[in-house]
Amino acid sequence: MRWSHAFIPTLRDDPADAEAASHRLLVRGGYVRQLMSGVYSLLPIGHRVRSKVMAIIREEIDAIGGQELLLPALHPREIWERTGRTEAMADILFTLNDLRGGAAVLGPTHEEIFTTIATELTSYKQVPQLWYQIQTKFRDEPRPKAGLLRVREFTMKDSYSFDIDTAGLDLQFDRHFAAYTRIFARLGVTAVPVEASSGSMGGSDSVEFMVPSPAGEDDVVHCPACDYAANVERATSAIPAVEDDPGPDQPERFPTPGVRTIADLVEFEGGAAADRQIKTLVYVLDGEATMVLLRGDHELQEQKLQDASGAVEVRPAHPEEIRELLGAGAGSLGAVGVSGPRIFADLQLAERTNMVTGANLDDHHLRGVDVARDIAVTEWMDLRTVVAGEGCPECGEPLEVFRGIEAGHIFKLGTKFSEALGATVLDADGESVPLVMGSYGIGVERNMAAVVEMNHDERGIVWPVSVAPYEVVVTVVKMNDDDTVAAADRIYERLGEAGVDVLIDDRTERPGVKFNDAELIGIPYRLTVGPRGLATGNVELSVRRTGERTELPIGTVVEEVARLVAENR
RNA sequence: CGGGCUGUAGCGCAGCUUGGUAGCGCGCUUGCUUUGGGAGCAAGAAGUCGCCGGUUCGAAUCCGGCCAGCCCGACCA
Repeated sequence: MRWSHAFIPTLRDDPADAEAASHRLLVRGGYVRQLMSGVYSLLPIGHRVRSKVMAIIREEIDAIGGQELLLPALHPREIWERTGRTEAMADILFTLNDLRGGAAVLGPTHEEIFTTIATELTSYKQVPQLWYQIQTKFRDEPRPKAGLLRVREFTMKDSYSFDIDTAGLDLQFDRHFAAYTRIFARLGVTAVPVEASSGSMGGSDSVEFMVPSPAGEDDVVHCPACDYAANVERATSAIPAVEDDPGPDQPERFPTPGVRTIADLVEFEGGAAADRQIKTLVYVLDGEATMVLLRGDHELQEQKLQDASGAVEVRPAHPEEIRELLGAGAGSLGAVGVSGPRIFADLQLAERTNMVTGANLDDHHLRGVDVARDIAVTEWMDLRTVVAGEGCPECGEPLEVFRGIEAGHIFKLGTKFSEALGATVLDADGESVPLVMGSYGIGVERNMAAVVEMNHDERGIVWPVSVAPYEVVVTVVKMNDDDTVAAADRIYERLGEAGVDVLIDDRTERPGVKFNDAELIGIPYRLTVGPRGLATGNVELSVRRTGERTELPIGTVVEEVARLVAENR
């Protein structure tokens, strides 16, 4: 490609509303332009990178036996109603009506549709199957952000496995784990596999691949000493037990005027340390008011509450709902003697005695509470949010927490979808059994952004050779010098013939502009061709990542660079 | 959905308080000079001032409504 005829609209100034490095650099480098909130156009070099990312993913999924197909983005709403996910995904589902009065949705994922295809499987002899597509997804995210990292229309590689039993599923899951590991390595990103919540997918088990980045949206708990890593939505930790006094025979009510928070009660004369308080929250789970109890110094992890309760809709209760339920305002709530609503308690409250909690009377608390004796706990659950420094649940060493981008997510689905949609086969005994499914997703544009997040410097993007829009740029220093232009043209032509993706910067710009643009858009190798080098029969090779420069003889430069590119693809 | 902020030329911004010719930098066009790290001089082109309504002799500016975008939170395969 000749830069003089290419559409690569680089910007000198950073776009005003881009915060994340990948957002800023992809816009400034002429890779993408925003059309509306969460919707981006990919310009020519952006499209080239996307194509290379997709090619890598395709190779790796093909290598584990995937068969590529292509399903529609437009779905009948009825299929989604059959699995209950018009409700479960209501907040992100684009819905529309067609002119015949039919109801449709734009697919946010494709379990329903792949499973519908899988109803044509009839015998255990036909499985295992592994099907995938690379296709557009639509999710009406409430808050798109950070350029390509969270958008409303995007490309996803989604694969689905169908097996006769869980042993088959486990095998397909492990193969995907390995394929994803290879994909991220080839993309030039570090992706940490972590235990994750399955969220609205349901299913038994899931692993997220998290790319460490401040632009990420998830907190990942990991242990530097062993391999333990988990999304904070699911992470557990080992923390020391609190030693309690037995306390009095029954709770004692005492006035606490003005005390509204855990911290207030710590300060209050006659109050208690935070780890000796019971924090009482009220949530509405699928319409049912539920009390949620934690140790005073612990934070609720809402995803754990949702997962443990199986609720679809989880929200904090409104102040008026709380008062109607318990007769007091937040700040004076407690579960002692409460018998109406369900009471979910965090495991860290088990066996605790002599605790302090609200009295369900404004400005009053109870002390001397024995959890087992005084509170009718409906169910014990792990509900607390792990924080850095707590002990690893596997080895006890202090845990660390980092921000990460969810670059891929693989699920063991089980039979949720096959049962709902009737995807069954006859087994060897002639029994009809639902197929055991897995689903495996990786976002194409999000991974483009993740690559940039992990591969940039103050000058711009530093693409790995594997996904660079062009592998080499030939920079013509002096366009009005015939010998320079001719030499650069020959190198450009011969690199192309050698199979290298090469761009020649033949614009009539000053050298500084060309160098800066080449570094901004992040081409891995630059060959600088100018009169100064040609005088000694050389051209200069610059390596974008290291800044290293070497003079190469013009006679061997093409084969040398072609070899360098091939080695690093 | 709650809070904060912003819409003025392709990009980045000023002007709005106090109503009266729509500006600056970069980029773009033409010419000359320049050319190994974002050149200089000169002459130009380009804007429904987000949209609708109101006040006024007159609105980018004041008032009302709406729309869009960004950030924080909530939310989120």
